[in-house]
Amino acid sequence: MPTPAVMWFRQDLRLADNAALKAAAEAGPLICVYVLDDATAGEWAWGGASRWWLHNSLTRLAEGLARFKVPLVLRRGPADKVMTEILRKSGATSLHFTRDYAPWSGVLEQRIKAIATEAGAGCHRYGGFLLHEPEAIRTGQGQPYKVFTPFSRACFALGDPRPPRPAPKTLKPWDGKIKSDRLEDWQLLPRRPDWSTGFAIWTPGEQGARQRLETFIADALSDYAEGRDRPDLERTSRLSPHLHWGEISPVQCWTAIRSALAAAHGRLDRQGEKFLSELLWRDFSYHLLHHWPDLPGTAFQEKFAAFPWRDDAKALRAWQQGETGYPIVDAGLRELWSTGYMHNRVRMIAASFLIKDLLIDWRQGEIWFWDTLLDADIANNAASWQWVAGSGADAAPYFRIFNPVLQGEKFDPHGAYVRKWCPELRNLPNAVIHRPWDHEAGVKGYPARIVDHAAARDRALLALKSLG
DNA sequence: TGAAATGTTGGGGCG
DNA sequence: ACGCCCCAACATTTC
Repeated sequence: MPTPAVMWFRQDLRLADNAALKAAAEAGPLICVYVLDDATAGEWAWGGASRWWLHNSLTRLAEGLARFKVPLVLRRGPADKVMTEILRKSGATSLHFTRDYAPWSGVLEQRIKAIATEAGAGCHRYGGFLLHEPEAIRTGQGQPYKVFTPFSRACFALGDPRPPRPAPKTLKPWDGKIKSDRLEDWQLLPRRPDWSTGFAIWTPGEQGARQRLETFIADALSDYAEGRDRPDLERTSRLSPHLHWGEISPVQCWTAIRSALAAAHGRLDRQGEKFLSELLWRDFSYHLLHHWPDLPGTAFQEKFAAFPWRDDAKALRAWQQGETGYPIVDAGLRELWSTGYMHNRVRMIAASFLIKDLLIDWRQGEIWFWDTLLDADIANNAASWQWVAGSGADAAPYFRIFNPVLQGEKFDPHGAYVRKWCPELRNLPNAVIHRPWDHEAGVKGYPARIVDHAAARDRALLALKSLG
């Protein structure tokens, strides 16, 4: 009886194009493990929405493995402790996993390697979560990039990544026994109240991810560069949660877009390149996080440490609940609460409003998104909030302040998005849908503005001036 | 992946 | 025909 190989699933909950799984399967009969490790993640333990997704994705993964009679072992606790026990009890001679880039992961992965070595098992770490490893992309001076445009140029210059690997045709289970938790006992799904009913629009899992990619390519890619900014249309890929959990790899996405472009020529090129560069934004966030692990909690630009943030629990609450009185902002936060998602353009508007109109610390928004977004992702979340705040490496200048009325009129021109999420405004004429306070007859049931944007803008610029 | 303020230009109404 | 004014449209600067 050959000794088993351990496949430690992490944010790579897929069978296809999974280098770690492929190697583990070739190394011996498989033990597949997922570890829910809240302790190591600390304050960045998975938020509520993420847990819902994780529950469903693990269910799908277990089904996929069950076709090969391979069980998915579920364990809760610090990953190093769990691995120590599993290696000892199984006598496995190799451990395989896909690396991740959370600030605590470097240390954790080192510790796991030491544990494996001590247990007499080989420890093998693979990429695949990103298109390019954060160490692999360097400026001419050998430094990490701080600005997206040259970063993406450097990535494009490397050409297309190697083609994705197909899913394994067979997997051989280990015939020993390892005890597993029951997924239900993890209580990842909300109950009393169940706020996840609006999540039914999503299909977690590898199949759902592949379907989403195909639908996106068929329906939205040809108009992506402009369509992606329209929250009233379904023109974004909505792949972010699938990518976050590794149900699909960025290489699979890149390759599929490339073949669609090759098949279509012409007009698609600019549109497709735009999507590829969005995939590179994801790489760029991880590049920043890897080289500046303080990114989630500390302003990249030091002078922002002295920024006079306001402590305003009432305003924060109004923002979270979508009760600010600004339709496009409220629609976004209500979409988030209901569906676990917010359109990217609206994320920028909503974030700008929290930071600049309310002068609330971007970390408050970061925490709220971490809990409520199905695609909550430590690198993208931190990098994007800092980008909007103007405190980031490659940030929008602080004085770039979104006007929620103009943004609404520009990107939701018929008010369809706002009407969907703020039904109180349903009967307003288009002319005032993004500025209901100008409606002569008034609006029943919709909150008054909690701040005046023009005054708030002046206040924000003044606050910036105080930084010097 | 801004918006507002300020500057410039040119067409048309009008005396 | 001409100069003057108004102002929309566009460009540039500033925050």
